[in-house]
Amino acid sequence: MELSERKLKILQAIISDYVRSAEPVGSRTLSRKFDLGISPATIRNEMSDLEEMGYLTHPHTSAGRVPSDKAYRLYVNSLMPKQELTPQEKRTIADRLQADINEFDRTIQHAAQILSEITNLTSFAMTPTKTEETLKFVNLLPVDKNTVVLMIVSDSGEISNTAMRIKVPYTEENLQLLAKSMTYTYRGKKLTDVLKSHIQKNFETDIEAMSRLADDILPDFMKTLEEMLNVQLYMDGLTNIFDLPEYSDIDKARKFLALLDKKEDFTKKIIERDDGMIVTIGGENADDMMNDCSLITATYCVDGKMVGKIGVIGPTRMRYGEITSIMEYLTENLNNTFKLESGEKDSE
Amino acid sequence: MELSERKLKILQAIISDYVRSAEPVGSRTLSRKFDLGISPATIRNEMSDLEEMGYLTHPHTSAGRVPSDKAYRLYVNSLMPKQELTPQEKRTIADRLQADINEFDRTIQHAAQILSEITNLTSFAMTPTKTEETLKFVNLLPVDKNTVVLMIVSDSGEISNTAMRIKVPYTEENLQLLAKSMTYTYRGKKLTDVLKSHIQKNFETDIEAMSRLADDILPDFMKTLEEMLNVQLYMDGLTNIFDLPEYSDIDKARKFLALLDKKEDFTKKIIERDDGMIVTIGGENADDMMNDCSLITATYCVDGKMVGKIGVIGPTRMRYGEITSIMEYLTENLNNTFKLESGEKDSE
DNA sequence: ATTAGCACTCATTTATATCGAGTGCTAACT
DNA sequence: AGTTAGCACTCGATATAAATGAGTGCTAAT
Repeated sequence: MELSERKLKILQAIISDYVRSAEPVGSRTLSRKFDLGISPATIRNEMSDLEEMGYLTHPHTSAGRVPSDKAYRLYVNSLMPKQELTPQEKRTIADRLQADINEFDRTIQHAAQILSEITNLTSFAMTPTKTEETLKFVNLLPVDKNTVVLMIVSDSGEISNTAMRIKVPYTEENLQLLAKSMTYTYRGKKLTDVLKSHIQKNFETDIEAMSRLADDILPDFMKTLEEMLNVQLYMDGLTNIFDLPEYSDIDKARKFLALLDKKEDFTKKIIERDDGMIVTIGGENADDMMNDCSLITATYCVDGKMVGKIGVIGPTRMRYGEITSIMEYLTENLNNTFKLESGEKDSE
Repeated sequence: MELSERKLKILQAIISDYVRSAEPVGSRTLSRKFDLGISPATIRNEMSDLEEMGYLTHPHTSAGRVPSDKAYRLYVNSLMPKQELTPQEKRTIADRLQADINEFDRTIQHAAQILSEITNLTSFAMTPTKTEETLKFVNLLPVDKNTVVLMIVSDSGEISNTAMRIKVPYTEENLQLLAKSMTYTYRGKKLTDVLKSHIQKNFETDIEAMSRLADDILPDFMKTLEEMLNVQLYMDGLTNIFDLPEYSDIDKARKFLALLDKKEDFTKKIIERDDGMIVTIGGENADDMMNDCSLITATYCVDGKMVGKIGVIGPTRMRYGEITSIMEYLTENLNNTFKLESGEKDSE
């Protein structure tokens, strides 16, 4: 069977109404609310066809129709109108992101906040994955007799450090030498590779004292690297779902929140997703737990490189057009913010 | 009216039963389950007295009795038995805290995790408040032509840093001089005071170039300080409340989660609480939102100084004895962990 | 091809009856 | 005096039944 123009129109109307009301929509209501120029009976026939084609489902015999995942997919792929943001939304985004220039994590966190506020859904934002980053230099700074600060800087300017207890006595000179030596060995290597190589001090160690110092420092070095590679996932609007009728069943709400409660697992799932604006609808999600959720993620860039993800999660019934538009605008803004930050800071 | 021995016994029995079952407890049930040696009728009389005295309430005429806040208060103050942890619990705590020595935030986060797992309640843990910390030194490290790393170290070894864009050209020498100068000015001062003093460069600036450098750096310096002073609040077991009958009403659950969703506000409330093990029950909480919650917080120490808080929040009906014991043990362990960390790391 | 008409379905709502755990009171018993 | 058995009464919870109404599918007329 073909998807006639009229069928498409009806389907779009159903989706539009259902997304708004969360109630199965019947032929009568449809003909009343939308000016389709055909009678409920005709609509019923078309609906019946659409159901057969898999675009609609029927909660039970005497209920209206509900769009299926397939319908939403069609909608997202071809029916969905591109929605312009309201000036107010634009302002909100721009203003609030501007506020915390130079505080990376904070900015990301706020992005999630904004997103959940505008969409009324649950949102999340991930700090950049640093798998592509390379080591720029290592520094070791004396603090006191048995404390040293280890500092690792990556090519993107990401810094991480730890204060370490040092067991062996050290001289400032040795420290500097060791730092230089480590920098020399690892400079330009990917952080992940350095970490993976599980190094047993494969940098020059001609001096005995330095060798012992290196032994002392290595575990902390690895740990610091590891920490540096960690991504943070910020969530916001967790309680927004309580406003959605699909989660008025407490058990549904619990399951939803449980899904997000296991942050590590969730983070992993987000990381694995492709770059760019990705929409996965209901059953399209591999995870069973998400089979009646839709997940939209987008990628933002720092200095032009694709790195972090931001997204929303909610019921399959969501305002795809609006949300993707918002996310597009938001990521654009993030990209700019993160370009500005390292670029023309003088404009301030 | 006096609280006779018998009344106490009955009250304790009621609390014990109610805490377990969440069902109003009646005289009949009580006499069956507890060997009080008196008939239901007598119990009824005593209950009636206890109600008059404010220790019990009555959801409705034909329901059993429920302990009031006052009853729990009495229980916590004098009736509550000290509960020994199971060896398994002890092992869990010790093991899981041991795992991440040297990763402060991680440890705190895990402490919250453990706490929620053992208590089946919602838990939280706050990183140390650094209001008492003093500045130890400031360092400025050249990265490239227009990037400099600013690093602030506090007396406790806490480090914070930012990579900054520098507008004016600088020499390594100037940087070092400036860092020394800043260190000299602020060393030993409390971080908060340095931040509050809202300094307009009140350290020596005889050299013109350095002065401009300082202007460039100060905003970031303040921001970094601010960031350093921030406390993090980690939460865990948010969804645990769904297992509690008091939150089977979706609206209650929503309110509870909304309370915790406003993290900043909640953090503020926690910070304000006194040190040590503090239990506030229902109406004792100033915040209306918490009027049917109990909140237990405890303080942990780093190097012997009271600094961070950890706690649980749940319905007033909670196993106070068990939970406070767990928290005592947990904070003890934290204290040790954080002493070890900077002390006898050689034992590894 | 479209539509009006009609019987049928079924979740939801409203009304009603029943149940049972619990109380409070009184009178009898130690 | 304090304790207990007995009993009427209360009231939320549960179960059952009837009424409602939005919606469907089918048929026959347009």
